[in-house]
Amino acid sequence: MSLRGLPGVSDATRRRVIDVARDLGYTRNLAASTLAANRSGLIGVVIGDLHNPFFADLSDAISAVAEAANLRVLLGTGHYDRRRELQAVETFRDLRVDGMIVVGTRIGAKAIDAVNQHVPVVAVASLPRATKLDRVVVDDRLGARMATEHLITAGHTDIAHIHGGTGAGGRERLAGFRDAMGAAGLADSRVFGGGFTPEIGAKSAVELAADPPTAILACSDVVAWGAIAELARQGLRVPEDVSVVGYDNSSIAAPVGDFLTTIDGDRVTLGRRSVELLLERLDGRSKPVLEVVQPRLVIRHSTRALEAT
Amino acid sequence: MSLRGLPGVSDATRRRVIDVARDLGYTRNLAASTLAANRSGLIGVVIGDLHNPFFADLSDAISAVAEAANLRVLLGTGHYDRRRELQAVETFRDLRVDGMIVVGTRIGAKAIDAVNQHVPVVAVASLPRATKLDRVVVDDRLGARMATEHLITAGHTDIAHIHGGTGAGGRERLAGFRDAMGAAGLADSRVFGGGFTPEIGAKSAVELAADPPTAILACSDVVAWGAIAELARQGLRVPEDVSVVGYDNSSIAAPVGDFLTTIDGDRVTLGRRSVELLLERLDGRSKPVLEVVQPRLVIRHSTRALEAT
DNA sequence: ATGAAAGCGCTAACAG
DNA sequence: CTGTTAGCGCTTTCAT
Repeated sequence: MSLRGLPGVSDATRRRVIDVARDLGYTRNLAASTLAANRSGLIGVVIGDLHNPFFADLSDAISAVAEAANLRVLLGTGHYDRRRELQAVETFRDLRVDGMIVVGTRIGAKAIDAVNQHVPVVAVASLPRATKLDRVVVDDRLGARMATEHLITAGHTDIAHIHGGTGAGGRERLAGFRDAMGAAGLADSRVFGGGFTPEIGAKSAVELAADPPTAILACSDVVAWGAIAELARQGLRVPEDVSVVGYDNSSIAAPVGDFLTTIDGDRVTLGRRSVELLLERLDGRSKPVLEVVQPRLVIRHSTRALEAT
Repeated sequence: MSLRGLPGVSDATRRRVIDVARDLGYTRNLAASTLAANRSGLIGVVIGDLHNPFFADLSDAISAVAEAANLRVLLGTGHYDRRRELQAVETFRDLRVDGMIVVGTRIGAKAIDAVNQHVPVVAVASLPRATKLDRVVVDDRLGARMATEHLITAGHTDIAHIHGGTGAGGRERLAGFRDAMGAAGLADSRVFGGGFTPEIGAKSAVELAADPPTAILACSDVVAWGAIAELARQGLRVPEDVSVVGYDNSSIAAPVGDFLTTIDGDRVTLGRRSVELLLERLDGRSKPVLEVVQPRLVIRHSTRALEAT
């Protein structure tokens, strides 16, 4: 009827109906309409780590596209705990959301595949080896290689990497670092860290300090921050004393306006494509798709050519 | 029946029923049960700013307590936009969540009060002047005063404040800064910024640099980060050249393990009390409650006594 | 205790 | 095109 915007009612009438409805305290019951129509108009976005600004940006992008497609977005998270992450997914499934996007999740392939049989789920920025899901990922190995090559081109030969361990993309970024170093005939053995927190960055900077490299590739902007802050405490300035490249192009990790050289994973494309893939599935496609988006090197001011030092 | 854990069925039988149900691909339909039982077992948490790590921590705390009370948590956000924030709230209302917690929201009092008539909502860390909602806030004015007094006690007299503008708590923190400066007979006119992003911190540090104060009170840790990074670029070291106090005790904003002196707003208490208040409302209390939690000064290493400089 | 039946608030299909 | 009706999958109540 007029509450759903169907034709056959004049605008003025609709307006009045809506006003009266509001005065009466009426609100549509989504549980009832979901049950009756067998669709909710909702999608669930499960964020692996709420503290990672890259994921927050991604969820922004997803929401924007989803809303344009008339889907409301619900968020869920596991707070670092993969069991609770799966719980969030299952809650969405029970709620009968129309689809789900899991970003940077650590849920196992079998568990997520099972959910995918009930409701379409697409994975973003993770689940490299999952079988049946649509996935959209950025080529982190290439990104890390580009970042490292940028440093090598600038004349650096003593380059350290602070890696991300088992976190999403950590392994690929390490591989990309090794690709570039190996191709240039340089030693790729100065690898520190093992995680995606600023503390890891700071700790690595402490370890590095005994024999500072001329350049550092961090596995994420946040990690780069931690390292830069610690380097500053030790009187090492960036980029004068050491060049630093981050990864992710996080909004929050670009504190100094335009400072940190980094790799952009194109969150907007990532978010847009994930929603589009979901819509395609909703439209009937069943064959899973893997989509790779290209990273981009963003050169700013945390790196400089070695000769200039 | 056995799927809901009611008595009258042996454990072995229940186990078998559950297994068969899973094999058959059965999952309970939350939309249907919400409609029938008139409760969903869900609470909605609306986060004002996904990028603020303080809010992320808070949502962690809320989830932990809610889960202990057998409530599943759904997250929503408005991505900086108060209209979309209200939309998130309304989606939760339409979904018939059992209750909502809005954290750091900028939704207007009248709009949120209207929702509160349908489903209990409690506000955390914001809505200072809302009327009908349960609220739990930290005494930011006191916190900022404590931070400033810490600096004054350390011998600082030239203290700047980077303030948060209209963001949650910004005004109160500025007032607390002025309280302390005024009580000590010091000038409180060096106020910069007007927001809660690292960019604001960095920008303020640029402005400050012409005539650096000996100490800075930032309105949040993230802002302090931005400022510290920019100060470092200018060759000003913290705390040797300038002391910096943050605010929030954010996990992510403590990059150098144990570095930043800050004010702790006790997210765990905040989160726990907000859920408890919600449960009380669900239990029948109708009179709105205002709960104030005390801030705590956490002295670390970003501040030092002026004489030692 | 167990089973049958009514009905939650909607949508969709169909009859008028 | 408008109005009526069946029924979505559950919970709850009421008989048995």
